[in-house]
Amino acid sequence: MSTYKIVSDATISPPERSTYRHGDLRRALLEAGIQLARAGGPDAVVLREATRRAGVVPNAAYRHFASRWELLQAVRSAALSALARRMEAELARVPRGASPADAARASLRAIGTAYLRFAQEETGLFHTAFAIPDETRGEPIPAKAGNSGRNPFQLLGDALDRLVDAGVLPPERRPGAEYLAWSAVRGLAMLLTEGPLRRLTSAERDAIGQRLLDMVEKGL
Amino acid sequence: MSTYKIVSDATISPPERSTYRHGDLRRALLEAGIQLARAGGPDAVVLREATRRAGVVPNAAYRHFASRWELLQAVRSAALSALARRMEAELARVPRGASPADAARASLRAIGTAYLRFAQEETGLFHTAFAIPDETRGEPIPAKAGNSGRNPFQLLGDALDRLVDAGVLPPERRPGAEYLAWSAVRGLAMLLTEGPLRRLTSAERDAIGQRLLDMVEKGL
DNA sequence: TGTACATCAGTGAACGCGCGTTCACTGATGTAC
DNA sequence: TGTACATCAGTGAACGCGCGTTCACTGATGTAC
Repeated sequence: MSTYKIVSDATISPPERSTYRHGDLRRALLEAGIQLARAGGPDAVVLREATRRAGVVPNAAYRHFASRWELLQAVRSAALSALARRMEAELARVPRGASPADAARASLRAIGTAYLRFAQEETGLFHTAFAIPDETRGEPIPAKAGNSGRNPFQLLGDALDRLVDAGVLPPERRPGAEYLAWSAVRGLAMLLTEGPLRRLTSAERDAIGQRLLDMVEKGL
Repeated sequence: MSTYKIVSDATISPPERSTYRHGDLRRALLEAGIQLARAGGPDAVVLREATRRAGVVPNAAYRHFASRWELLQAVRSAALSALARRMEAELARVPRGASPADAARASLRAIGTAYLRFAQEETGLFHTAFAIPDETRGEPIPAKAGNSGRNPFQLLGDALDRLVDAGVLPPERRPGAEYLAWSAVRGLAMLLTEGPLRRLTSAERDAIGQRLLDMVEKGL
């Protein structure tokens, strides 16, 4: 059930290794897991395949992860980090000279834009980050942060706070606003990646993304 | 990976049957498939389990469905129908005496409310309806309609058309508006069913749902 | 500087699981004469 | 009204698959003396 792009396996790093010890198997497994998630989403993060790519026997993984689930959580964490970093990069492009109100609005847009781009450019990682993999089995994992130390959801909250500080968003509308904004962008990401908007050109995608962000800005 | 409610299997209809012929196996398989989807989402629609519940040998299913995929599509179709019917029921409650503008607004709200309720009350069916199951293998299936003969997406379109007719929504904003509204409601449904809003009380859920619909109405 | 030994990363083999699907079949039905 | 036969729904047995995980092991490393 891989809904994502099929990637040729021909270029997969061969399991060449001369030493008995691998050296950095945990990292290798994690990286393999990330590649799998990138290409096929959470279901594609398969323990045995990760060990194959690391050039190691299947059960070797258990020296570094207690179960498949733990590997998946590590991958998920990495995906969230990657998204946070994209958001930070987009935030860094907000022009300095603007008024507080404009700057705040631009920040919110930057968050939304980064989110939508990430969903489209890294669809597999995106779905891995936000598909909840059987939560009953473990505590909620602290969402991994970007360079600023803030996770994607916190970055959104920060942007909304700036809107309030700049007088653009009435304070009484602030509580819970992240969920409204998040919903809009999350839903569009679904439509764009696995829904009816899948076949749009990238210009059309950008256009509808900006319209959606307009709606959020006006409607919040 | 069933993220949904676990349902006791004790009450499952036993495979009692005296005749060699089943009589209505196709229907029985479909119904079993719907129950499976209801309880566990699309991944839970497992051919062998459906035949078990129908009291029949696994390969008997192939007299009625060419593959698991076809059964899944049939289930998906039924799920879309169920949603359409909920929307129609909610639309029927829109007060008659209101002005065209108010009636149009209420129609859009009815659509959104029905969608969000369906997502929460029939989470498994909801996810089955909107998870695209490997589209590469078949043509898009015409989304099954409700009693009015219109599918959920068309019902949303109708509501938006009424907004335009009533002068509430400027005509130039009409094209593509269904995707914006759909996104918002789709995203919130994700947050409510498998995201951070999962643990909210039903009053809180309703409240945030209505806020989201406010945002859409204002922002469109 | 050299040796004994504990540590523990990776191996080898195997497990049980449940799945979708194929094959050649058997048995009840309903239609043609 | 009775019988022959075609149809085809459901059976029985088996397939290959890949998965996560467990067990007892072996071999390289690095530390203590």
